[in-house]
Amino acid sequence: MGASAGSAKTGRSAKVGRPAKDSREKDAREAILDVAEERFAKHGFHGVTVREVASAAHVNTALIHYYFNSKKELFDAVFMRRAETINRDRLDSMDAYEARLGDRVSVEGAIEAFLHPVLKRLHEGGEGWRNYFALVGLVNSTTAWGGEVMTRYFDPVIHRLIDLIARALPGASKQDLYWSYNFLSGSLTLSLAETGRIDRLSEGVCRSDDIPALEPRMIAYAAAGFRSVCVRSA
Amino acid sequence: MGASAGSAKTGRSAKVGRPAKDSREKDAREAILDVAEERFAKHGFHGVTVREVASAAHVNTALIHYYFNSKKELFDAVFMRRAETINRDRLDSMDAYEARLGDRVSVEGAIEAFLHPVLKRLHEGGEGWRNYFALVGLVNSTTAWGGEVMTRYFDPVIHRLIDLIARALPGASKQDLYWSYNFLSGSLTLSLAETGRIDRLSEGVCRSDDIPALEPRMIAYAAAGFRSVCVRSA
DNA sequence: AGGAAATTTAATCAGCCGCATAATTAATGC
DNA sequence: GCATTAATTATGCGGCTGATTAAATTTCCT
Repeated sequence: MGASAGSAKTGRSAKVGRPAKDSREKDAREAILDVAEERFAKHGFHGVTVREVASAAHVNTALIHYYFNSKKELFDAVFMRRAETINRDRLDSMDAYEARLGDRVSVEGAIEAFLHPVLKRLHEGGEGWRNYFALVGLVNSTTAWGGEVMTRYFDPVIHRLIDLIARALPGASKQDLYWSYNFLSGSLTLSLAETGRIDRLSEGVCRSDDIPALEPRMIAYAAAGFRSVCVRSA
Repeated sequence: MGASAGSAKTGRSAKVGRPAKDSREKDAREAILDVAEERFAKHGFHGVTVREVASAAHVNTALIHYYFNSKKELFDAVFMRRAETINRDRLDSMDAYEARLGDRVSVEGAIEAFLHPVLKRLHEGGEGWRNYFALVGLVNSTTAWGGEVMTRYFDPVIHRLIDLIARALPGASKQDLYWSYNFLSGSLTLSLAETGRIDRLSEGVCRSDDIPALEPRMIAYAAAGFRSVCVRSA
């Protein structure tokens, strides 16, 4: 018994086995990650099946387990793939800003240095980055394990921002700074998710994918917010 | 054949059948909604099984379908149960504020009237309300169908807020107002989710369930943000 | 009292889930 | 050139999922 399929001794069978090197357009692994990224972002971890991912990526389900061992590890791989890139972007951006301004850093400048790398990728990075950020937004507001994952990956970048702002707002209390960051984080998260909510709410006056409209407003809004919260206690 | 279980002709069996109207502590239906609310908020729609809900509510799975027809309709019932209460709370709050201030409304006052009913329930409403708001936060940043659901239920309240703020900031453009609201919405959503993120990030300096610390800061932050975004164009 | 309606359970179904194993084919190293 | 390794598919297993059905028990209405 077993799986001895009475298959192709007759020359050309279905495309089983390792593919010819030049016959492949991309990497199957990358295709899996791309599809998984899109689906996880749209429906969450539990809303996606590995069969669905496999089918959309035109591979067999077993290949997913071959590369990633389990569904959970596939998810982690998706989350990690772009995390380092964007983290380095942001740290570099803030380093450059500080090097340029010395201790004449401003709240606006710090927030812009923090936000711009993300918004730039969101605007110009193509569908992959858009899906990735939607996923980050989803994870960030997921009670169960969302908080931990975000902490592990993004805390260093955030502390860098808070240090910068603290220098621009001497005397600000830690509590005020962290609460303010939390509000900024929520605004950013919702914008990254691009749920189309603002489109409907505004009946077309605003479009959630209009990054050039979003960016200056978010910077102005957050900077004013930080100042208002952090200054009255100083 | 069928299910002819050789059961209790011996007098007192398990508590099967229609319960005495006054003998019930609560309603089985309510128990189901409470459990479902908690689970959906924590794990999302797809992360919960009806068996799990039934078991935690100490009822049979079929009872859930008896009351709610399907898992999806159970979810909708959970979402609807408190929506009307909180909507009326907020509309009343804003009406009262406007009646009191006439056209001397302020941005801070409008935002406080909008936020306070929610934060009060979050603070004093018990576990049920806490779970409910976490669910709202989750739905709000869920790309797939989150936006639509939110639109249907919460748009009237939001338009009421925007009208109030527009009166406090004459000359503000619709676009600026809607973008600003979006930022406020993100801040609120993340705070409602109470993921514990800020607790870890601040290493205990802030606690996500510390509503008395959150409320004045969120009002100050949002009001300053609105003003900053909406004024420079006027 | 006695039938109608409401509430609850046990049992079951068809289908999908994540995952594992073995087979198959191409590339690579000695 | 032959053995090893890498990449891929076919097949299938055990378990769980949402939903259904028929029956059992209880209360309500007249």
